[in-house]
Amino acid sequence: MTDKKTQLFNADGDPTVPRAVMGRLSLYLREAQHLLRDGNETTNSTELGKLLGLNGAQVRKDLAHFGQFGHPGIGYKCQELVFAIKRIMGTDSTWNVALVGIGNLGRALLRYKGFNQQGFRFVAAFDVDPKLIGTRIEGVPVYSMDQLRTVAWEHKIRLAAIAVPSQVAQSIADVVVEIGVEGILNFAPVTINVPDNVRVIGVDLAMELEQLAFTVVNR
Amino acid sequence: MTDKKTQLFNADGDPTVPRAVMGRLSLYLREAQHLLRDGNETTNSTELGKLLGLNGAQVRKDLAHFGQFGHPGIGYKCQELVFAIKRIMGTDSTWNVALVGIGNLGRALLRYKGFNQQGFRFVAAFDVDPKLIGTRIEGVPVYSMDQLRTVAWEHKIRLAAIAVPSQVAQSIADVVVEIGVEGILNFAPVTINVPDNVRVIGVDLAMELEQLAFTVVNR
DNA sequence: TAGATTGTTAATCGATTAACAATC
DNA sequence: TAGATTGTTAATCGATTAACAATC
Repeated sequence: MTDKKTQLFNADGDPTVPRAVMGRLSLYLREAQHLLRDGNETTNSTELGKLLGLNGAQVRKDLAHFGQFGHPGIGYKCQELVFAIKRIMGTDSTWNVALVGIGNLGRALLRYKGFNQQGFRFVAAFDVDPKLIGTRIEGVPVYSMDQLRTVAWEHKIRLAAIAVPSQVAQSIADVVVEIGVEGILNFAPVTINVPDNVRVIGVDLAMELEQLAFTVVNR
Repeated sequence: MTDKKTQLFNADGDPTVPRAVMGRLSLYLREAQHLLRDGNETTNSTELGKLLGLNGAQVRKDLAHFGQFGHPGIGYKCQELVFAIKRIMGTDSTWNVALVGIGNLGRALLRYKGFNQQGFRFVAAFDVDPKLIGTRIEGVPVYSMDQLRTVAWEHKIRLAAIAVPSQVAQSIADVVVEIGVEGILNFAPVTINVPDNVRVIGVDLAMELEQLAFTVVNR
């Protein structure tokens, strides 16, 4: 194969998925699941594009990154699309997730049903409050921070959500990284630093409202 | 001024802020606030870039979109940066926000302190549950959906967060739009359709975990 | 002045879109 | 077959980066 200019490769020599495409893949999955639930057997790039406010060509190009998905003349079969995207994203099997920090937000996360439906399960929660340790919240056992390593190992935990106060977010992240967690969903409104081999996604709710205000004043 | 190729304009003929820049502006604000709190008077593009994993040139170019911010030879004064970005984003004064849907997530949002610190205030909550209507949660009065129009008008509410079940998210959004809300923060894991003059930002927590899993398997 | 850092230009890079042959 | 839609190429568009004169 000729080394196309637009094709990037990672350290292993595998083609990398462009950042922009990664973000949209979740959207395609969500729409395909909805279409399927509504009884649609097939969809197509134009329809998916309309639903998500994207260009049809972009939808096709995005999906074509991962091989031959579609059926020329027909479109995409919703069921196939769902399976394929889940496989690509690694959510075709369940991920066990740890929660660190059981405040308002932490509790809401434990109660939220949406995670299970997409293949994530909170199997352990951690906090410093002695009154919580040893109890269960929404069926999820609460442990002390000391128990992180053992519990994470037992449950093969690779992902952690941290919903702790900003001041301690970095030190909690350090601990979580140290015990071998590979990905962190950070709800504290601070940038946390981790080694290159660990991924972080930050969810800053105030920042989302800020962005919304900005788009409104910029209209 | 010559019509530069990279300069875009909106319907009013004002220069538009590139999407990518908008997203980063919130990050610059957050870092500048932290630096200020830590006692730093000034910072510079290289430092901000390092903190956020960005190129210094990008930081300078982003900020330069909004006029002369910096001091050649010195850098950026944190206090000035904070004020200026808040003014640009429209968060130099407080926004009153409505919450629709008081489930787990809704309650967590009402209790979350981070919003107030960035200039947002939940002044009214709405739900269909008769047991909640007329009560207060975290000091925020709970109204029935019928009262949306009146209350929104009284409090000059322009933004709403909707944390309702997916099945009703679109119809709730329709109501919220109908009474004149200009921006919606949608926590339901569905795409909602609104007229062009209304902005929507979606926060799908399961999708964030999905993205995290994806980056981990793609490492 | 010498050193530091901005704002801005030009070059590079990556992402989106239009167009269309290939396919069903 | 005629119609529909994919996957892919080439063209366009926008975003990032390097380099440096201007500024303090």
